[in-house]
This record gives sequence, C-alpha cells and structure tokens, in this order.
Amino acid sequence: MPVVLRPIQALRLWQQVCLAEVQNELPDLGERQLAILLTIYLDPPPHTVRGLAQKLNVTKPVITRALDRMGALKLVSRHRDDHDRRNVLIRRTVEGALFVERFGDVIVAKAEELPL
Amino acid sequence: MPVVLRPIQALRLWQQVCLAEVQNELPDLGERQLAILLTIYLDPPPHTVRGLAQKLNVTKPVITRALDRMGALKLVSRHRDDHDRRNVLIRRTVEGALFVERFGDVIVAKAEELPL
DNA sequence: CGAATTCGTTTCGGGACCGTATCATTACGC
DNA sequence: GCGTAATGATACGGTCCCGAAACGAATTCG
Repeated sequence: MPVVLRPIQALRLWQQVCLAEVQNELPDLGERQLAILLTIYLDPPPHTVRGLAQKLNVTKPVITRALDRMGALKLVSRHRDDHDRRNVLIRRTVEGALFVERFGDVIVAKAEELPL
Repeated sequence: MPVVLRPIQALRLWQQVCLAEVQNELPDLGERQLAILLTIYLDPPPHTVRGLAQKLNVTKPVITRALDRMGALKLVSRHRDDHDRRNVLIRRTVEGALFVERFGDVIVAKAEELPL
C-alpha cells in the first residue's frame, strides 16, 4: 500500500515535525547531519567517509566534522578498517539507534494528527 | 483517509527529502527558518514577530534574524501595521509561495517512491 | 624500493546562527 | 503631557559550520 500524501498534507507534516524538533531542547542536528545519520541507520553498511560524501554530494571535511559532532553525542562511532587501514568505518550505537527510532515515532505521530 | 506511515517509511522519507535538499544547490534554510516559513504559509495571517516567537517557543531576535535572511532571499516581506505601528506584519511573496510549493512537491514525490 | 594515489583529517579564513541584554519607536493609562 | 508597557530591531560574545587547501598515514604500482 503506497504512501499517499497530498502537497498540503506534506507541508503540514513537515511543519509539525520541524516545530516539534525546534521546541524540544535536545541538540538539533542540521539538515546535513540528519541526512548523514539517517543514511548510516537506513542504508546497508559498511559506511565510509568517502562513501557518505559521495552519496550526499558534499566534501569529505563536511562528513568528518559531522562525525566529530555526532560522535561526541554518541550517535555514531568510528573504527579503523583492518583490511585497509586508510578507511574509517562508521557504525551505529545504541544511543543513535534510540535517537533515530524516536525521531521516526515523532514523524508517524504527526502524520496521524494531520487534518484531512 | 488518514495518512498511514510506518516508522521505517517515515525515516526513509525524511532521509530522501534531506538528501534532495542537501544535494540541490539552492540555499538551504535551517530547521528554524523552515519552521517559520511553513508557519507563515500554512497558518492563517496575520503573522507578527511576537506571534511567531511564541508559536515556535523561541526568542524574538531569532525571528527577526530569520526574517532578515529570508527577506533577503525574497521568501517573505515585512510591512508596518497601520493600526499599531509597533507591529510588523509578515506577508508571503510570489517567490516564497513558489519555494514552498516546490518543497511540498519534493516531499510528495519522495513519498510515492518509498519502498513498501 | 620509491613515486604516485587514496583516504581521512586538520588548518585557515570567513560566514551563519544563537542567547542575553539593550535600544528606539509606538501605544496607552493616569 | 508623562511615565509605563509593548513591539521589533540591534549589539555583543560566543559556537558551530563551511569550502579550499594542505597534511600525515596507508596502499598501490612501476
């Protein structure tokens, strides 16, 4: 069953979720950081700096710095690749999984509240 | 017909839209700016700085600065209220309406592409 | 081996944004 | 009028982020 969404509903949904995120006191990740985080949690591993940079069409330092910030928040973790020690593999964390899960729940909740 | 969205679909949707916004070259508004813009275009007028600040639960300078930036992008316009010249009324613009409309279309398109 | 390549990080200069406090202007009660 | 309240704008100090360039470490290839 495909997801049916009219433009006005789509915009309302986005507004409600943005409002919820702005109002809560949690650290709000930027659009780029959120895109990176969701990619790590939704796309199949392994994830590398270069791979993420290509997927998002941004430069590598953007990824490095986003990982610094999200790593400090324990949302992701970095590990050297033993097969090619130049690579850094980005992995999920328990905290990150929880964060993403809650975020998904917020979207679903706001979608259910949408006026018809 | 309520909007039905499972968590995994919600997250995928958010990821795809974030990716689309990050990848396009257009100015990317922050989460707050987007929340303000959508509120201006979705909620009934009139809109004032104070009203928006209350609705978003942020301080007034946040609104003023966001309006500065979005005003420079021609997405909104400011006008003095003739009935109470302390007030500033925020109004829509043609460019802003186009921006919002196009944004809604992106969300709808990404929703339709979601895997089941 | 040694040079070139690849990967992730760091540095640098600059811009965007925030929160607090303060300001100028306008409205309103006395 | 005059003081007070309200509105939006501004000043200041600080944090975060960006893009470009340069860098160190690891790998590949001649």
